[in-house]
Amino acid sequence: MRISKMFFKTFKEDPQDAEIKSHKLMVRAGYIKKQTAGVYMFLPLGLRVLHKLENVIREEMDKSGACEMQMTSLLPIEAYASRVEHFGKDMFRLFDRTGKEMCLGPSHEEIFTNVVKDAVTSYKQLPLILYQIQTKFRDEVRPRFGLMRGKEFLMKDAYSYDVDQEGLDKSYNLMAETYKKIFNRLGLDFVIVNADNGSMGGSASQEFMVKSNIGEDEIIVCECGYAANTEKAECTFVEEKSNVEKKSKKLTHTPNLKTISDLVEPLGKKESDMLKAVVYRIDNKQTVVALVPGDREVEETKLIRAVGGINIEMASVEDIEAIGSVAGFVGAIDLVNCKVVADNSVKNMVNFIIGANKMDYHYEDANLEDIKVDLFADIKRAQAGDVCARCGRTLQSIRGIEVGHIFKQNTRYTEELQCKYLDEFGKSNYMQMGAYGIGVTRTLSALIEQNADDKGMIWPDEIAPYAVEIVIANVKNSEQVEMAEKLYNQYLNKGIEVILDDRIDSIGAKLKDAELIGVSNIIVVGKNTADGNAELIVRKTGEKQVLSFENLMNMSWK
RNA sequence: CGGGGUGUAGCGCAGUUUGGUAGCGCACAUGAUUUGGGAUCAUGGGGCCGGGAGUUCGAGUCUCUUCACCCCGACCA
Repeated sequence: MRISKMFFKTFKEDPQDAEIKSHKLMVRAGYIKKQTAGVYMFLPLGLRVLHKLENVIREEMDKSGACEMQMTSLLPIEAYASRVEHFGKDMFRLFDRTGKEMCLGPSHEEIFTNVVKDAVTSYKQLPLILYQIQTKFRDEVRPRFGLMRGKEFLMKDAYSYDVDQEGLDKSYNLMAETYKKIFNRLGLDFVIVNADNGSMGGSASQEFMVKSNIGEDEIIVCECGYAANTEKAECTFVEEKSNVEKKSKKLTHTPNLKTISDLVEPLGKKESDMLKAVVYRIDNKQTVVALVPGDREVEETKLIRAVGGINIEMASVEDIEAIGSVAGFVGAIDLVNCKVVADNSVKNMVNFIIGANKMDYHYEDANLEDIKVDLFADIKRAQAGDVCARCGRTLQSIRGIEVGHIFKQNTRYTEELQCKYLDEFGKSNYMQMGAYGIGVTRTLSALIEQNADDKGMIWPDEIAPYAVEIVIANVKNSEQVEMAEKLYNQYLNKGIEVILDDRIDSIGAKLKDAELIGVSNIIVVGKNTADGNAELIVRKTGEKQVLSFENLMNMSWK
């Protein structure tokens, strides 16, 4: 490819709407262009790199024995029968000309399962791992950071079908190993964390997190190897016998002091002396009051796991009134029509401050005996400094970009869709299913976040848009042009991925572009052409060396 | 959905306070001189100042309204 003939345009300045490195660089290098919020077009260089990334994933998936196919993006809404409500506004819904309701696929569990159901009837056809690399559509509440979180994005999703739990374990482990190979091959620094299953259902799940401080997820890690998403990270609980004498509660006037931090100064207490009460609505039918120490946060994912249900949201002012309380002064004394769930650590609290369920009043010196708790559970969010549940050391917190997620879903979908097989005794059973996703476009961003310098992108060799770029220092110098063309054609003939910068421009501008777009090697055909030499610059190291043309002609770039 | 911010040439920005014929840099076009790290000079093209409504003799600038985009939050009651 000659740059002079290519759709090629770079920018010196960062785009005004980009915040993070990968987003800025991809726009500056002419890889992508925004269509609208959360939706990006791929320009020639970006598409090239995307295809290469896809191929790495494809190769490893194929090696694992998984089988590639492709479902449709446009689907009838009934395909998601049981999850339409769950996806809610995240799903793009539309109507065809006859008024039939359709949607754009946000995930394909049901779709694959239906295909398998029709084709697979015997245990002899199992196990099976199927996958596709395909655009997903999710109407994200807040698309962000370029390709990091978009409304339209590329995903590799795979689904395994097994005869039993043991088979599922095997498939799951095979996919975990495959994912490790993929991310290692890409040279990414990542951790595997235990995660919440979220809405997907099932018994186990792990996330592949690329370490990055711009990551949207917080991960709790320990030296012992324990790593978990904060949504799931366990908090240890040790019951302590306090020798502080328990006082009896007293009503205190606290006008306009609605938050924990409001109360600290007037009452002369610490946040940890207060009992935080947060009111939630579960699936819009049950009201739950969550209690945690005042200096801690409620982890909603753990809460919903403790009480059951799917959808959790903050209660409205009216909901709070309905349980006999008032926003800002919620306590756990004398509540009606609700379930009170307290974090285990609340058991250790003595003489605490709690809302009085009455405008402008709190109780001081309240104790466990004063409140009615329906359930104690681990519902507070783990944080750095906590004690590791496994080894007792201090937990750390890091941030990560979720590039992969694997789930054991068991029969969550196969039962619903009646996806069964006949075993060797002629008995009908539900298949055991697993689901495995890699955010392809997000991985592209993650790669840049971890591999770039102030000049531009630096790719692993197999992802770089071109293995080698030949820069003609001065296109008016016929000797340089001649040598460069000769080298270029030689590489083309050898099947090397080469790009020729034959533009009428200064050497400086050309080198800046080459470095920005992240080609692996740059050959400058310039001054020393007369001596039969050219300069090679290795992008990754910045290392420069002068080589003879003869030498260069024989190179086989990978 | 709540809070904050920004919309002026392809890109990045000034101009808005105090209303008076729309500017700068980059990019682009032409010519000349350049050519080993984003060249120089000259000339030139390109704007419904996000859209609509209003105030005014006059609006990029003031008022109202709407749309788009970005950030924070979605939660500690």
